[in-house]
Amino acid sequence: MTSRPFHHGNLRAVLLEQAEEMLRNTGVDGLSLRELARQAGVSHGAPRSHFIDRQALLDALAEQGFVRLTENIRSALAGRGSFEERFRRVGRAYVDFGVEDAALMELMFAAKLNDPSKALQDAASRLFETLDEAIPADPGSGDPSATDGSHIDRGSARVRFKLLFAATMQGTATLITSRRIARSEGDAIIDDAASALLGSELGRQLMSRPR
Amino acid sequence: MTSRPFHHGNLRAVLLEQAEEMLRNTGVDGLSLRELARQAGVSHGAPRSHFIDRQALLDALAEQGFVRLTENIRSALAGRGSFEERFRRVGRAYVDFGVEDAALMELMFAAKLNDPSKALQDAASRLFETLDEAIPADPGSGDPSATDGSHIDRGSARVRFKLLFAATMQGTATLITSRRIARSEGDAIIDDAASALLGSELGRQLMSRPR
DNA sequence: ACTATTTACTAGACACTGCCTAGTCTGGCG
DNA sequence: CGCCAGACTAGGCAGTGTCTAGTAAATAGT
Repeated sequence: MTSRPFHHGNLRAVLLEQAEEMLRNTGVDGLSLRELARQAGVSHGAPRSHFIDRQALLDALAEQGFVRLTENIRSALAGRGSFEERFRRVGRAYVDFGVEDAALMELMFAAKLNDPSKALQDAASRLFETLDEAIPADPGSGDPSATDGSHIDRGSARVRFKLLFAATMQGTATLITSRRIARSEGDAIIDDAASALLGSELGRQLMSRPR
Repeated sequence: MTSRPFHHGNLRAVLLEQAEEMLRNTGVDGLSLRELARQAGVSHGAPRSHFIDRQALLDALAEQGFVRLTENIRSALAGRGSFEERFRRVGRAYVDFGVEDAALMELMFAAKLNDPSKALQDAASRLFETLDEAIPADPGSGDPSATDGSHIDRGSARVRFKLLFAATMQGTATLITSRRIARSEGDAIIDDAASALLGSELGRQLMSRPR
């Protein structure tokens, strides 16, 4: 639906693409619907056909961001290597994304998501599911495929490890973005986190099993 | 300077106070200089005498935020207890602050700080110095009082530990604020981080010393 | 095939914002 | 007392997001 061009072409896609660039250049505050319309050569009211709100545009951008981050992490996960190596690769992918697209990352994790659209929520959930897949299934729970989400084992080592990982990477990206630390220090944090988390009881609990 | 009342009273302080409340209620986007002036009963141009910019107001708020966060951490640090207990207390203080004043936290760690005022920069630095004090001095370095900042040992276990800690807490606060996880899960992350970091080589390196 | 409806888009308006500028009042100082 | 720097007022400007009524075009209905 709303897929093929007719009047202008596919305005929605063009707007999103331009918006992402504008976001990178000028930040969230500098992102103006009217300026976007001007660049696309349409009237200032045109974007309203595709995004009811400015916030709707931002939500769509955030959704795209989650999709791209998930892809990045998935490809960081693809290669071979020990769990620790993959830990570091995924961590770097996460932090890299957050640093290179700082404004987008801010959008994705903004407090605005009081009632996010289902699409956005799904995109975010998919990111966290992907992180789950990166972590060995919890040997403590009888069921190894604990990704089905029907019965979320909140206290499982797997979930706890994932959350700790996500928090650390998220925070690292924030510290770099806010110029509190340099990118190289961020890498050091990732390395330290890898050895600390994998060496912890939580980490060993996950590693100590056959497959 | 600009301390005592004359015309209106101390507008600057009133504006800051109201702004902090407005920040809590409506977020950064909802913070309007004109509305602030209205509430204070002054003309819409009045704030300009105290804040050249909207950004200047935001910077001042961020500065205040750093001061308050530092105080909170300091008092969390004050009580007795093992290093691990204090780790958890400080972590909770950090995360609590970031969750309760999410918009302010966002301001403090926004990417906007391209050329922050000296006052803001100092306030931020003081926070990180306070975190330093919470961590035992690095036994590896000959000088135990490594807080002077003149020769920042970038690779010291102390600094690395601090950064890893800060990143984790910062990220935890973000995940909670963005409704990705619940507050209780945040506490679990803090606990897991405490045991993981203190049990790591980095942590044991810091703990293995007399005093 | 002709109409009807939905949709994309235009154009104008409104309220609001931050910022600038010129003027006014006031408290403190030489 | 006269003067002056600083706090404050009032008006205006450009820009914004959102709403509305109207237009044109693509799709759907019969």
